[in-house]
Amino acid sequence: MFVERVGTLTKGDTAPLYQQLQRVLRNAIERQVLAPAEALPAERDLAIAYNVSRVTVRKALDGLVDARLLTRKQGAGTFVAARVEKNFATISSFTEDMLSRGRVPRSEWLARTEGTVAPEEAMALGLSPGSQVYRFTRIRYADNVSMALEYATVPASSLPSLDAVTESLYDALGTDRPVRVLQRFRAVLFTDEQSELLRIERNAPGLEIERRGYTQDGRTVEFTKSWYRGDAYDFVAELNVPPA
Amino acid sequence: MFVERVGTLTKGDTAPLYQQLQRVLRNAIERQVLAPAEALPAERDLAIAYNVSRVTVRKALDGLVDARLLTRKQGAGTFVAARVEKNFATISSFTEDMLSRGRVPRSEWLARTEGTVAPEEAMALGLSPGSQVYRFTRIRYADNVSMALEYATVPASSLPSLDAVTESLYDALGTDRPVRVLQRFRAVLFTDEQSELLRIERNAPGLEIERRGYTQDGRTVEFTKSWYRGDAYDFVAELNVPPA
DNA sequence: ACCCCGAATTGGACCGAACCAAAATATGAC
DNA sequence: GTCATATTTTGGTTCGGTCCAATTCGGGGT
Repeated sequence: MFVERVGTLTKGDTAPLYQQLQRVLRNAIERQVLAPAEALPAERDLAIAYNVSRVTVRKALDGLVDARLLTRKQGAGTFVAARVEKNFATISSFTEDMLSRGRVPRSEWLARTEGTVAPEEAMALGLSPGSQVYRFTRIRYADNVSMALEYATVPASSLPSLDAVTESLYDALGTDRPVRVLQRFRAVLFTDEQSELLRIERNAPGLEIERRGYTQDGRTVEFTKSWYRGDAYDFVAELNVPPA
Repeated sequence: MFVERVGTLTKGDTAPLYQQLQRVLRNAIERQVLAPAEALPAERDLAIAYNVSRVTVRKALDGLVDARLLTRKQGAGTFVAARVEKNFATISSFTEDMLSRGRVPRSEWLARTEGTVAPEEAMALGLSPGSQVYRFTRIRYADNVSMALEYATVPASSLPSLDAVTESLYDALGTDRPVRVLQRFRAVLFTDEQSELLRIERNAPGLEIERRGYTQDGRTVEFTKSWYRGDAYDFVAELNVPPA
C-alpha cells in the first residue's frame, strides 16, 4: 500500500490536513522513497487512502506542484519531478546565505546611525519625507575574509531600537522580515576607498547589488546597497516566468 | 455596486470562471479602479455578486494573492496591495528583456555548431555522454551598442534544426521554452580578447552570468554562459522566501 | 503487425454547505 | 469615557458531489 510506503498522517496533529499531507509527501520525495518520475496514485485514490476529500488532496498537491516537487498531466497522472532541484535561490540574508554555505559570517561596524530619510531612500522605501530611519554600515566577512561593503537603511518603525541589530538584520526585523526582495545587479570596479576598506587590490571587479525588501503586506522595510568582491562571491538566483 | 465599478464576467467566454474573475480584478487593480489598500468585498459577497461559488472566488483570489496584487487578513478582509510592483524580474530572454526596455536587440553570430556534449555541458544539462547538442555563440547588441558575449548550449532534441534560431533562442524553443531558470552572477574583469570583441576598453568590469533553463516538466534545455558589460547592463531579479 | 476508435482513467473546474479561528465591532459594566 | 466581553464579520479548512477535457489503453478491423 502507498500509505505504508510514504507514511501516514499523524493522529492528533492539529495542523491543517492538506499541510500534513504535503509534509508526508515532501518527506517521501526528499528521501527518495518516491522515485523521480514515479507516478503518484490518482487523486481520488489518495483521498480514499488518507481518508480526506479530493479537494484536500488537490490543495496539498497544488503546493507541491508549484514547489516543483511534482508535475501534473491531465489525463495521465501526477508524477514526482524528474529532477529535484535544491532549495536554490530563495532569498536569504548575508548571514543566512553564508551559514548555508558552511561559512562563518561576521560584521565589522563602520556606522550605525539614526536620521531622517534622504530623498533617494524615501523613494525606495516609500516613506514620506521627514520619517525616521536607521542606517547600518558594515564590512561583511566570511571566515574572516572580507566579502562585501553594505549600506542598509530601514524605517525606524520596523525596529525596536537602533541596537536591536547585532549580526543579522533580518533576525532583528522579526515579523517585519522581508518575504520578497527585488535586487539589481551590476558589475563595477571598486573605488580606491572601497578597495582599502576591503583590503583588496585596486581596480578589482565588484558586484554592486541594490536590494529592496518587502514584507508580506507589501511594505518596504529594507533598502540596501552593497558591493561584493567579484573574486569571492557568487550570487545564485531563481527566476520564473509570469503565470501568463 | 462593486461589479459595475470593476467590470463583469464576459458571457460566452469559455475560459474557466476563476480565470475570468482574476482578469477582471487584475485589470481593475492595474488601472487603479481599485485603489491601493482598498478592501475588496467579502468573499461571500463576491460570490453572490458574480454568481459563482465561494470556492471559485477563493481560487481566483489565491492567484492574485501570490501574484502580490492582493493581501489577505483573516477576520479583516482582502485588500489591494499597498504598493503594486511591476512585473519585475520574471525571466526573459535577452531579446525580450531588451524589447521590454524599449531597445532594439540584434545579434552578431560568431559560431553556430552541432556537436557532442562536453563533460561540463552534460553535467549542466543532465544529458548522457554522447548526446548531440547545438551551440550558439553571439555578440548581443542593444540599439547597436554591444552589450554581451553569449555562449549557449541546447540539446539537439529541443530544436528542429541548427538554424531554427534566428534572433531569439526562446522563440525557437517553442514549447520547450524554459519556465524557470537558475542564474549565477559574479563580477569579473573582461579578458583582452573579450574586450576586443565587444569593442570596449581593457580591464572593464563585466557581469558573468551562468544560466540553466528548465522546462515545465523539469528537463534542462538551456545552458548559457554570458558576459555583460558592467557599464551598460543592469540585471533585476526578484527572490522569494521558501514557503516555510 | 499496424492503425483507428471508443471506453476507462486521470486531472481540471465548480458547486453548495458546514465549521473553525482571527479580527473587528457592538455591548454593557464600571 | 474606559475597558473587558460578547457578537458579528471575514478569511481558512474541509467535505461530498458533479461534469468536463486530456490521455491512455484495450479492441476490432485491415
